[in-house]
Amino acid sequence: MAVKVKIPRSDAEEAVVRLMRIGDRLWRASDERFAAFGLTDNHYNVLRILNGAGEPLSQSEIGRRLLSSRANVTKLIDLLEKRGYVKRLACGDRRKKLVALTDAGAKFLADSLIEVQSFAETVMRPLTRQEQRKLIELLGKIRIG
Amino acid sequence: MAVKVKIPRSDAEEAVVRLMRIGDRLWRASDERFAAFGLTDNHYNVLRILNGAGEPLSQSEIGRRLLSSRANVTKLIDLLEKRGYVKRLACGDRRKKLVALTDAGAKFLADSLIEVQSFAETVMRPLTRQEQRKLIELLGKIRIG
DNA sequence: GAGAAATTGTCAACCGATTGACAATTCTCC
DNA sequence: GGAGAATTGTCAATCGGTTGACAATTTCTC
Repeated sequence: MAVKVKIPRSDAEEAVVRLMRIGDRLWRASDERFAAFGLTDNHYNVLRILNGAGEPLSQSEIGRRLLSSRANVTKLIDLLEKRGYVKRLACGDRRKKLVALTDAGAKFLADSLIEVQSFAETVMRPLTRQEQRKLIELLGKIRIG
Repeated sequence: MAVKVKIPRSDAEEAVVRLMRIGDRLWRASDERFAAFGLTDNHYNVLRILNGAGEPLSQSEIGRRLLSSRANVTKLIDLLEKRGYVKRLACGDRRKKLVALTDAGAKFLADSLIEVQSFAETVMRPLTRQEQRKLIELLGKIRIG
């Protein structure tokens, strides 16, 4: 065994490590839940983005909001369209295809809403509401890109 | 466009969404930095785990601490061994292969230490030290599995 | 002790996502 | 207007990781 390297861990590093670990676990847990529907967390997020926007969005725009590549958005939309949750619309700019939420997509979103929220509630139960707000405030100050 | 679904976002959900987004960005940024060495963030984490343990660990044990599958650990160690950062040792239990940090691995760890810490410092700069400690405390209360 | 159950490392197959190339289309600016 | 740059969606290739099966070994249980 080599000589052990002395690594003093600063508060900043400790916080970053914890953020990465918790984020990783949340993604895994979330994906696990959506696997029951044959979907990914990101499929759900696409529906959520479309619903939040309140209007059809181009695939590129979805990719930007999702922090995902255009190529990946193509595949995400392919599946969502096959499920009938979404449809591609032609528009003025013939390069673009606007993606619109369908009634079935909105229904799926509404149906899964309770489960998604109960997951968040469970995760955050160890924190008081005040602590949750403090956490949101602190996370809001962090900028990475 | 379908009727928009009204989605009230609770504090808990807002916190979970932010944790996932920030965690995702941190992993991406971290991987980007290690790509310069032809490594993954997880390769680095293996070295870090071995250094922290202060003794050789079996691949299964590394997998447990890394939250990663045994199959993946095999591949991570394959590369680290080829780089000379790590070596596999026989031990009493002939199923196991103990993985030990080499001098080269310890040197790499020491060399990359400053860069890794400066990354964390940069990310956490918007927070005061007190806020950083508060964040660590709050994150410490969250349990997912 | 012997047979069953569990553990360990590895491999092939697969999965979600990214990169880079491509054609189609639109924008820019002279 | 028209030439070159930029944008958009798609596809093939690749990458990091997981799952499931496997043989070798060890541990448990009777």
